[in-house]
Amino acid sequence: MGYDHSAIEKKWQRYWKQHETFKSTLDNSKKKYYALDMFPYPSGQGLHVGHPEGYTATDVMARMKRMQGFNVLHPMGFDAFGLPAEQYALKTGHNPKGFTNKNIDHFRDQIQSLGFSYDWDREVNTTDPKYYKWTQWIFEQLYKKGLAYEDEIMVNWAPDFMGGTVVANEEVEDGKTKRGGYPVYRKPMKQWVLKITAYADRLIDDLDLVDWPESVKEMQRNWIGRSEGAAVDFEVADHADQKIEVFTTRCDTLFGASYVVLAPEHELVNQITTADPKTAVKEYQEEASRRSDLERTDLSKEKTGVFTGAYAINPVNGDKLPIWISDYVLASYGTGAVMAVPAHDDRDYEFAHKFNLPIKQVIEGGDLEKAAYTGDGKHINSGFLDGLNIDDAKQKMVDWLTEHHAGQKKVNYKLRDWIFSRQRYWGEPIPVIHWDDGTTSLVPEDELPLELPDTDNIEPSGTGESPLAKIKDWVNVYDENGRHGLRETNTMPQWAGSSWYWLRYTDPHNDQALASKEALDYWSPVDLYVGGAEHAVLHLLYARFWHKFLYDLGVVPTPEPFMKLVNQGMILGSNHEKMSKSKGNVVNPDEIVDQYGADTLRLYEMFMGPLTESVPWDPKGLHGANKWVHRVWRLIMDDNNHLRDRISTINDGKLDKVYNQTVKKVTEDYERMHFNTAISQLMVFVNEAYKVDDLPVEYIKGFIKMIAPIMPHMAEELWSQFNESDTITYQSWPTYDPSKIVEDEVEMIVQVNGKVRAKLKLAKDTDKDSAEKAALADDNVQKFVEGKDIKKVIVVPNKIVNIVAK
RNA sequence: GCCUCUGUGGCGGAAUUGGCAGACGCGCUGGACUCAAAAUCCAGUUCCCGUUGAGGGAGUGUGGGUUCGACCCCCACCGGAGGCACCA
Repeated sequence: MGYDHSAIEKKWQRYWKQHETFKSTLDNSKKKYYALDMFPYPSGQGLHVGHPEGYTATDVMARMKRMQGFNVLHPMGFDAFGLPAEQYALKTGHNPKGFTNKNIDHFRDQIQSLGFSYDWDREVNTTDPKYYKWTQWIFEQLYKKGLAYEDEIMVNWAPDFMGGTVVANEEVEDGKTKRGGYPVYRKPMKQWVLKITAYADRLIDDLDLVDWPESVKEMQRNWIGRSEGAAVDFEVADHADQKIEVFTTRCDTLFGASYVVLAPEHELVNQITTADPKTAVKEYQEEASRRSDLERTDLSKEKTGVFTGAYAINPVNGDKLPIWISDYVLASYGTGAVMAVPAHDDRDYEFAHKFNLPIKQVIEGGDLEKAAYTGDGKHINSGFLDGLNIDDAKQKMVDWLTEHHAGQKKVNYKLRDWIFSRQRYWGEPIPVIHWDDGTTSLVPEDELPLELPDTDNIEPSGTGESPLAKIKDWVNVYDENGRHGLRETNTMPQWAGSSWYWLRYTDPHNDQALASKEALDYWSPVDLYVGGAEHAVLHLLYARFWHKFLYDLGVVPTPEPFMKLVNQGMILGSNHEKMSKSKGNVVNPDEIVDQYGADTLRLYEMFMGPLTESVPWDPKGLHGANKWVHRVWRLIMDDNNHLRDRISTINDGKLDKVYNQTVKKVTEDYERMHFNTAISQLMVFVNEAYKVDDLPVEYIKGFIKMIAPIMPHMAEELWSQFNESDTITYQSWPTYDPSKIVEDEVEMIVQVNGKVRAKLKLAKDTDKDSAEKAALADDNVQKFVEGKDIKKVIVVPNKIVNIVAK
């Protein structure tokens, strides 16, 4: 008889459910710990072996923290609005709701088969009207504060995607949609937009408050793209009423400006273009508007442009600079106009070369025959800036501009406002009504949620409107005075529901508020958030934005939602490639649970490598993990599945050291989330335990507690062998006796010229002189110092003696 | 092109503060058990020289540097992963 994983795992999963073992309740007398996973999108494919990696990591933390006396919040839910369901529904002609719920049930079953300690009473589902009521409520608060507005803006229009839809900047990659890879064009359209730019500075600055991977912080900083520079005003010759404002980070090079470039869409272009180039300008503008983002941002492409015939006046020296238009200047960044300094900017240099525009050097250095010089140096040909370096010259130029009312210091961001409307069915309706009299109002709060109407016809409208536009009795509304209006038919993007879900977990059934103040105050912030690196910008930026907004409203008590963020690595296929159906290297967790059990899968995923690294799947390694699971069982249980006789209160001291070391290392390693090394220490303990005759019951119980976070089912079963009636979940975490770890004798290495020549057993804390003497007395050491001068001896007590001899 | 991370045995990986490189696992080799196999238990396993042993030499992507001492710190280069990409 051995260990029967399927019977025992089912037994304890049933026990946990019946006893509500993982139910968490607010208790102000206890310290809380909030361990959160990025909730999944419940796809029809079901769970993938990548999911349990992060889930196991948070589960280990949650289980250890419970045993350490924390009140733990560890929830799970589903992010179930979104495109795949809509596409599948279109294909099959059904409403997405039904199979979304079926997928959720399947996902929940799979997740539960892995034995995670979630409090399932707190499950959330973004498509549940009781949930999205509060998503809509947050939107209404944003609207009231002027942070949600409608605007005719240049959007990313993907005509071939889902019958034509708009996607956010963040969903575009290389001029194509991230999903599906459909071409994206710039097109002006009326859209709902959230003013995330109002939070740009705080979104950058508050990154200093959180313990996140530096790479994610860096990505967010780059995405927000704060750049500090100056706005400079150029007057337009022969247009006394017009001026061009440019943004530059290099105002120190103003004396080197040799032309000005406007984006083709710049509003001044039509007004200042002279008669002669009018046709050419018009043609260029049209061409540019037809080009997709992909074509426009292709770096290898040669620069193009047209001279407008007009001139700008350089405010610092009165030079007349030709005004060009070119699509290398982006309308959407800064003011859509730049001053070109070809001598010290690569792009301007390339453009100037192509169109034979003057290149005026104003900083010493480089070789302008070959390339622009962008390094630091002494300014020349720059009037009052001559002799200064870049930093000082910038400062002086800003002062000069300010004094002469020709410009001032300015900060710009790459971040744009968040395009919040989607022309799709399967999303939260935006709770807005457009009245025939031209006014717009919110759906009153007491009428929320504004439910998504059921329909079988979710075909795209083809006009760029959402399928909801076709549901007439939903769209048409009348107020109490008989005034007619139309509902907003666009829906929210998938990011909406995931931008606040961690708050709902704290109080998921509240119908008076998104969560009670008491619950939010107690559980906030999330202590540990684990998920994939693919959400480094999108989800995490939007989530932080909404959280900060709710913080400003006084709803949440902390400026940041997630104190510690960890990105788990990817689990690759056995061939070291990303798992994918087409490569045939996908591993299905169900089969592994069947064959080996959940404990084995959890153990293997935690042991295969550092959590944050991508590691290939190895069936042999999985098998090895299973071997160890059984080895642990056999250490403690005999062939008849009874506790072994050698487990007793007798302690001959042989395991004292390794046990106490194990408690120390495992506790520290779990805390740092270095699960692979914690497990290796547990293996060391088992190896030692196999070698001794007596297994002290205290050590065995401590050991079972330490494996419980990783292998909870087996740990419960072993724990129950000690006539303990209770679950192991809330047993106290083992402690160690530091005096059992220190040794009275230490091994010191003796090196001669940096090479190990001997190892000495010496009493702990042997003084330097004695250690040196003992080292020099060693035969092998003598061989290497013989006939040489001993120049120097370095002694690091308890560690090393290094003899330098020539 | 720029930013971030990364490079250690046949493989996954360890080395907490600059102090024994290769813990632990996989694989492999040998032994015990067995009629035999599987499973299990024990031992060995970086490479090279040394029959064994004692011992010696080389070695953490490459080349240099700092140091008594470098996987670890510094400089340059090469390879891999991810992100950004005309943002003035």
